[in-house]
Amino acid sequence: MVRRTKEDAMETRAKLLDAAEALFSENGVTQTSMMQVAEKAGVTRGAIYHHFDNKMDLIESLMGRISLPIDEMREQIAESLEFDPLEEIKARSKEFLARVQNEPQVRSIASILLHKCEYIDEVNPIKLRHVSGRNECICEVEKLFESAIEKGKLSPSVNPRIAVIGLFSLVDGFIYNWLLAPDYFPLVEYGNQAIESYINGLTR
Amino acid sequence: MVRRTKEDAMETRAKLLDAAEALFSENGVTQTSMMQVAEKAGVTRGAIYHHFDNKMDLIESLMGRISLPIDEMREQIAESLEFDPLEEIKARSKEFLARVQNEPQVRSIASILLHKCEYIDEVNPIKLRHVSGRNECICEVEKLFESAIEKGKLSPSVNPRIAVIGLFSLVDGFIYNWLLAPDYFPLVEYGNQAIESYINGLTR
DNA sequence: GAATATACATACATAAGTGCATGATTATAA
DNA sequence: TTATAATCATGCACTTATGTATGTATATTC
Repeated sequence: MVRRTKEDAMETRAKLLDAAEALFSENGVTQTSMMQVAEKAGVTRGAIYHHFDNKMDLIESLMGRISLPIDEMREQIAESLEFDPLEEIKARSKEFLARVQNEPQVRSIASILLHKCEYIDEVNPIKLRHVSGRNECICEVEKLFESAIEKGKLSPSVNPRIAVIGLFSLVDGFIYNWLLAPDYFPLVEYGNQAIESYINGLTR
Repeated sequence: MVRRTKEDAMETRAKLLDAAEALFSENGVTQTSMMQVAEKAGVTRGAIYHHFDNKMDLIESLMGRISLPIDEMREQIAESLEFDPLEEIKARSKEFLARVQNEPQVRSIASILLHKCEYIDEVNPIKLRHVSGRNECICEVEKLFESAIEKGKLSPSVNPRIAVIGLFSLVDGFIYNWLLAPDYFPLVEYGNQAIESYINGLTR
């Protein structure tokens, strides 16, 4: 029960992260104690404080596990610039919705971010990560919109910045409301359709 | 300092609600103790437990103070059915954004709902109120969309339900993202434009 | 004007959570 | 093989929050 193999250690670390992810997304961050996380992972609190500094560090590690969609996008966006940027934007947005709906881990983290943690002061690492990630992502997609305008796919009268923020808000809002009551409407079906409407509305 | 007038009592009650509203929206619900609320209101914890059962009751009273936009809408929607429903929908959505931006109390409560409280289990009164309010509101606006279709303002091919949920998600998403970093973009200006785009996209 | 209820302060009892210090045991390196 | 370091358990000290019980002085009622 002590000084296990290095692989064993990584396994307990993973188990701790799994336990935290499940408990945080179900009961909320502040409503979940380190004790509960340890119990769910089948260890004691000592193990947690060995692997993580504190609860905040645990959360940060949690978020770090999933590949940020931003990082994935970065490369593909470059290619898409000479392809059809507008279709690329739609495809990316829809893919994001699909990931939230289909990948449990992504859904859990989205749930934690949107509903199960309190965004306090500016120095909250969770909030910082969220905001900075969002802003980066916005800048990337803004380029796509600009490219669409250059290619004549979009009227020059549309403000790319407003277009992106609207799109992001639409997607965020869909995920937010869907997570609030997942049985109320189908995320991907409704979301995809709304994205189409929104993009269509930009072009005229 | 004891057994003050009935009006005095209502005043301390109001002060407690003000203090709670400010602290909750700034520091989060769980991060705020009853002690802090009492101190900010200039009384002791005893006063709180005299006026409210517990923290949850305090929050519920807080939410009850603002007039639900749904209730306001209810009447006006009836009239609007024979007017221009689509314009009515836009106007209502924009008014909501404006209220969040301009009325501090509405903004505070929106901030608490969207960012400063954890939505735990199904019996959480806050979540229940939020969800049921949203669903009612969705049904009302759905009627407006149906009316718009009947009047030929909207193609019969659009699904009213999807249209509403999309609109609500867009508005919620805007408020969500704006509250996350209010300096990043102007809520009303960008929001209004995005609403126009979205509704435009529905019509074709 | 006596009786009572109200509005709050004060104090306490309890619980729970955090972080750390220390202990135990074994993998790993020398 | 010995020394070291890693992995985790255990126990403690400290803090903080909650709810309630009780006290007290005044408003209100009759």
